[in-house]
Amino acid sequence: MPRFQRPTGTMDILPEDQPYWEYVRSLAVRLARQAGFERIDVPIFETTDLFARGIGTATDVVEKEMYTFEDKGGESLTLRPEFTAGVVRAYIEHGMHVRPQPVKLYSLGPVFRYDRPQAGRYRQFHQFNLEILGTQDPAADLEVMVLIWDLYAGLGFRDLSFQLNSTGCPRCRPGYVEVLRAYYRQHLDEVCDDCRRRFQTSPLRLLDCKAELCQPVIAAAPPIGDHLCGECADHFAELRAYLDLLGRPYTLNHRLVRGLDYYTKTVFEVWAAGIGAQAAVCGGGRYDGLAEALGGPPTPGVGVAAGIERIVLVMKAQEIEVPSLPAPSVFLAYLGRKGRREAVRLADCLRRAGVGVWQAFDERGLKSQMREANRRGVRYAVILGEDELAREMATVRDMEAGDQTEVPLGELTAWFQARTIL
RNA sequence: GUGGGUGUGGCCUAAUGGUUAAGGCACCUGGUUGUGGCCCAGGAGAUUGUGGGUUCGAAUCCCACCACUCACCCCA
Repeated sequence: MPRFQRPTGTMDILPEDQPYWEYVRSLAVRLARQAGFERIDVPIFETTDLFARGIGTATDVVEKEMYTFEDKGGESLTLRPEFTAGVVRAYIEHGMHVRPQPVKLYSLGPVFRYDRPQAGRYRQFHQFNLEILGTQDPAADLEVMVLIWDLYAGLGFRDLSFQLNSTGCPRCRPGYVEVLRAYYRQHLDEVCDDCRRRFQTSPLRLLDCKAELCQPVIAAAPPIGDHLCGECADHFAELRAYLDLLGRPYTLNHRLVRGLDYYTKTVFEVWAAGIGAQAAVCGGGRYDGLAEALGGPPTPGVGVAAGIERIVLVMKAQEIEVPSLPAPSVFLAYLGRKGRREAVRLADCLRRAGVGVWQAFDERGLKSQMREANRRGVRYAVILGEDELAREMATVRDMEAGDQTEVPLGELTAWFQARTIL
């Protein structure tokens, strides 16, 4: 038999890691709900064309990172590489434009990108996603930014940096791209090979290059902020005024660009230190043209996606404590056939009454069962032996105090209900 | 897609070309009738990532592949 392994770039989230995940998910959901976001679950796979049109055919995500396959009916499907396209598709498909606007939706789940794994990067990873559809108010941009920021703050993150930029709209961006290209044309011999390629394929990303060589050229490049149209400039100014109003710190980063075509106006990322080269714990922005590009009514939108794996990495790097998950506080040990029958009956009875129970299995010595009770970390061990059962009693041992007492079988449920939560 | 590092029981590690691959953690069983943590004894658990090659002899040297890992690219 071959020995199976998980596919490259995937991971098993083992029981010992679940407290981190549960903590992140529950806080994220609580914050979303309290800001009026409602949950939406969209399919894990969609028609391939949805992503191609939504994200952009020339993007890396679509060009080389999608898990695309043909189903038995010959249809081309793709495992979602992100949430936004699917959520906007659902908005259009279910006519959500007739609901009170804006529509605020959150999602949580796995997404897939065929990429080379490294620290903080996986082929299957999980995102917490927020979208506000149906308003172009900069206050909506603010709301997703603040919510995600509060998520990190609530988790106890330190040393975050909030990067903000505006990449304009279809009216002003092309003009800026021409200015940028004109500038770079003069400096092509001073930049790296990658940048000479970017000059052709994705000029905005020239600003994002990390090569030492290119830094002086980037520093002197014309910033997009000087080339925004009136509407984009106003929007950006208003958003920044709101951030200042709330006293939310951010770094204006005119080099911040996004790899997905649908973004307009606002773009932002939050960076964390200490988790490797993949420092962005979330990315988001405005996408006013997306709904229309997907065949729906013109609908402005703004959203953010946070990578949960990276959040967990930060929590571990910063040694953030998380509460352990609830577990039974009672262990049922037994001796002999009668004891075993009584344990089976009692486990059922206690659990129905809301008392969490570990039940011993198999025929083992009491010592071994007590050892197990200790390792399970329970507060109480119940011993069902011949002696007690003959008198309709059970021995209840307090594992912390180290003392024990006898309790009538009929009173056990009430006894534990009075003392234990789970 | 490109480059670097690493692969020895579930986990951590030893064995520097020479018997049957050693130890710790964890796991299981005992240490006088039915009692956990500490201690003691014992047990189970490995075709040394896979396949080739060199050699009388390979965990160890060489090649290929695979996986993991870090970085580029890109992104969460």
